Amino acid sequence: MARKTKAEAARTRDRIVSCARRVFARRGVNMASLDEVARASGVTRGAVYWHFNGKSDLFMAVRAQTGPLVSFEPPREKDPLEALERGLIGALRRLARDEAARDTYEVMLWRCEYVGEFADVRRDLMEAGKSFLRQTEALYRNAVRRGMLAAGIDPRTAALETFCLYAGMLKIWLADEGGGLRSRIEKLIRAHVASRRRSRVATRRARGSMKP
Amino acid sequence: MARKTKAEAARTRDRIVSCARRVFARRGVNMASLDEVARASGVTRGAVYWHFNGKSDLFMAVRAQTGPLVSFEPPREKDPLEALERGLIGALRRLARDEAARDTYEVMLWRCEYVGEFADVRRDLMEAGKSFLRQTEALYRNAVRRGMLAAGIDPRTAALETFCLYAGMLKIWLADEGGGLRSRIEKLIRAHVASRRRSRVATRRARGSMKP
DNA sequence: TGATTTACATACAGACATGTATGTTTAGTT
DNA sequence: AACTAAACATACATGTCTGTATGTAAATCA
Repeated sequence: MARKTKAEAARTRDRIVSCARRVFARRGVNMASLDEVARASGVTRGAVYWHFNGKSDLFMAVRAQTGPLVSFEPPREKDPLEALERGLIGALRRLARDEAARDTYEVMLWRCEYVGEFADVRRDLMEAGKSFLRQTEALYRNAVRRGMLAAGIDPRTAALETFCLYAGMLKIWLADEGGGLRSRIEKLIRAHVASRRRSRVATRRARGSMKP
Repeated sequence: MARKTKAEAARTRDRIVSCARRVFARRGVNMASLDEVARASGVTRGAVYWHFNGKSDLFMAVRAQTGPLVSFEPPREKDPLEALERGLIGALRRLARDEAARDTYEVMLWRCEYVGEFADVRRDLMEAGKSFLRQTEALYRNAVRRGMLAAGIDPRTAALETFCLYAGMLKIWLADEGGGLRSRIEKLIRAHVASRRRSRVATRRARGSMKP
């Protein structure tokens, strides 16, 4: 077929990735054939194999096109707990608003059996998780330094709890299409973070004992 | 082939289910062929098709053979928060001990794209989740009645949080083979439940104000 | 004690999916 | 302007999986 301009070829590649995401989300990564992806993109398998080495390569491209969901503000935040809350809620809002992100996470959390070539992808996912974990822990430690974390909370354990909560939350949010849970999850996040915050009275008491 | 006795046939069926679980867990539900399952069970596909209608039917059997992970003690528990903690920790301990249960949940949480015939299975899973949610909420409400829940906690939201936490916890526990997180998750559960419990001093203060 | 199922094994046909090889224009390059 | 290689489409060979049809020997039954 006629050779396309570089820019057009790049657009073709992008289109394939976008369509692959939709196809993967609706039919499952393994069930989806590259022919389906190609048809959805308005090309043939030839184009797909030209741009990608195979299904797993295409899958990586899908992941790469959608950046990470959460992004916490710089660690030197004045109110790290609010930063945490904003990060988590931001992720949820993005899921609700951005269909592409929704499809990507649908694929990763519900439509992929991490097997064979995809086994490493799971390890990648867990690495991303560890990164989330480190950032969260940093936020909690920051909160400790500022005397904002409630008494008796170990930041390391708290971070792990937030991590698990986040992971489960995403899965449930995605699966609960029309089940009435989605609307409650944002409230849940606020409650979660609030429970970690040292209460006003406790703060006042602590200040009082620090500067008598 | 020679006809088997009824008891033997039942054992064959059981063996197929058990082997299917292992094969599904290692190769993924979609990637695994019924021939692999049959070979692993020491039979041919004929036997598999005799006992089951197909892969999805077999998958249901796998789920059914492994009962639910958590089982909370009767709702009239003296200390409902401890019941919650014991239930959650019990689930984790079972995962660690019982390889079959581990494989089953590995399959359901990581090795299955809930698509086509399996789309209903996801709905089933979410139904089971709602049941978990109801039970947890009942426990928290019980705790409220007994004055054991910390102040300012909404039992409904708290239950949803525990549910999400549990869901994420299982996924992460399973994926973190050798990553060092598993050993910390039990502590996490204790911290989670403890943070919901009204502190001793608060309890004493509340008692004091109740019976002056 | 036949007759009838049962509990499988074997055989077969059809449907796809994958990977690669090859063809065909045209955008870049020199 | 000629040449090269990009950006695909088309064609093909191969393997694998599924579902079903058929065979068969023993367990169960009347």
